[in-house]
Amino acid sequence: MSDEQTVFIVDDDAAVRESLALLLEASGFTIAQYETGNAFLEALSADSTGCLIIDVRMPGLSGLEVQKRLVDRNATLPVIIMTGHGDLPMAVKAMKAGAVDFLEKPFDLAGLTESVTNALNKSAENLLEANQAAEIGRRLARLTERERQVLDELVIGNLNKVIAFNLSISPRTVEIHRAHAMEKMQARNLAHLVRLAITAGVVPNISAAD
Amino acid sequence: MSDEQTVFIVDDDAAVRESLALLLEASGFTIAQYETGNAFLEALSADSTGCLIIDVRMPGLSGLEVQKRLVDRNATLPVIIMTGHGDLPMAVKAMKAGAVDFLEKPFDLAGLTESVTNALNKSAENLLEANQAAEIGRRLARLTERERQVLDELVIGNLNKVIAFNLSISPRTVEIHRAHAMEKMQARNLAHLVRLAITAGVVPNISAAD
DNA sequence: AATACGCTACGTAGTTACCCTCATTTTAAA
DNA sequence: TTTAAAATGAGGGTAACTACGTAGCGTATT
Repeated sequence: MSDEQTVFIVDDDAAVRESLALLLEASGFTIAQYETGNAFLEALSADSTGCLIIDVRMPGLSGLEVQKRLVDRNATLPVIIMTGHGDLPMAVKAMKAGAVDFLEKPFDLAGLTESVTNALNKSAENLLEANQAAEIGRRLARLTERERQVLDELVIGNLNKVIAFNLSISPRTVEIHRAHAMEKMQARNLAHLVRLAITAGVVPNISAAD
Repeated sequence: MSDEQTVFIVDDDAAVRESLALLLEASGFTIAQYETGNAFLEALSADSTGCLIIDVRMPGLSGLEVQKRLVDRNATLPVIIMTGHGDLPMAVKAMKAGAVDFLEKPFDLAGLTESVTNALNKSAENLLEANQAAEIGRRLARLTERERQVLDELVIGNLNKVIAFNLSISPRTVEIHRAHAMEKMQARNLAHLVRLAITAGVVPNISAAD
């Protein structure tokens, strides 16, 4: 996992790619260019970080379709959509689908670098959160069935003996699973465990409910 | 706090307002019309629910400005922006500012009712969450200084004696504040308390950190 | 001025809950 | 058959909850 962020440029028009690349490289960004959405998607690895600048209208996959593929793939790469002529419905669609910004050709340098900088910042944030969630997910995955059941009951706040009753096992056994779960989750205490569980989405956190 | 959702329509053009209102009323929506952003903002009460359909270009406050006022006011009303002629930069700006949708005049009925329905659903969700958060906030507000300090330490997972040391009071006193905090927060147990605290934003929930 | 109330603070004592060590049995997978 | 997970028990120590009392301090009410 490198810290290096790349600006991925996808456009079927080589002239557009080149001029974009030149502008951005001059501003110190690292660039990768692709002619088609497919070429980009194939080249993209799971640990790529940065942002994507992509044309909406292209032969093959459209920008919107590529964006959709990224979402399906669980990639958190921020997407900047390019469009030649103000195409409002498409812009709205792209924004709803999570595009972080929109560029109208021809673009001005100031707006471009600002957009890219914002996107890269967002990418860095995403990466942090994703890493956190992934790490907690890995720990969760190491729990056995029973340990996981006990964890679920713990974050609800059930006592050992209640958990024992619910799972039809002895309180002693619950203690053991509990200790194992705490160890595997690397939770320092119950409060910490609950926070980890919420971050991992194990429980819906909203709960004033009586 | 009524369950009734209202579609607020703001446009300086009476003809547009009327036709929109007719269309939407025919579909069973409750409508309120305003000629200017200011008139709408003044009429809007804190417990109004529904959505706002507003023109971008108007004398006085623009749609974007009204949107901004809503955000400043902490109103969670979903905003649908209307525009006469595909104005891309404005659309992007509005979406970034949190508009849920975009309508191009002239609008077709199908798209319109769908947009409004989505916006109203979102409004209902927002309301639920806002109510939850507000309720927890009210409980938090009833805590005394000390109780709040103890709560902060509790959600970190500190033991009573550690809390006692940190606050330079006796463990016995911590116990008392702890009990009061639990009672005022209506927390059934420590796990519940931690979840309430996270929902209220007392602690950053992300925390695999060692 | 007197009284009441709430917040803070502390102690003792009994009870429950939790955690750990030592030790054993069953079961299912490798 | 070896190994890992699961299950359980006895016993002891620590932490937490509850109940009952004491006490100073500031504010509001009478």
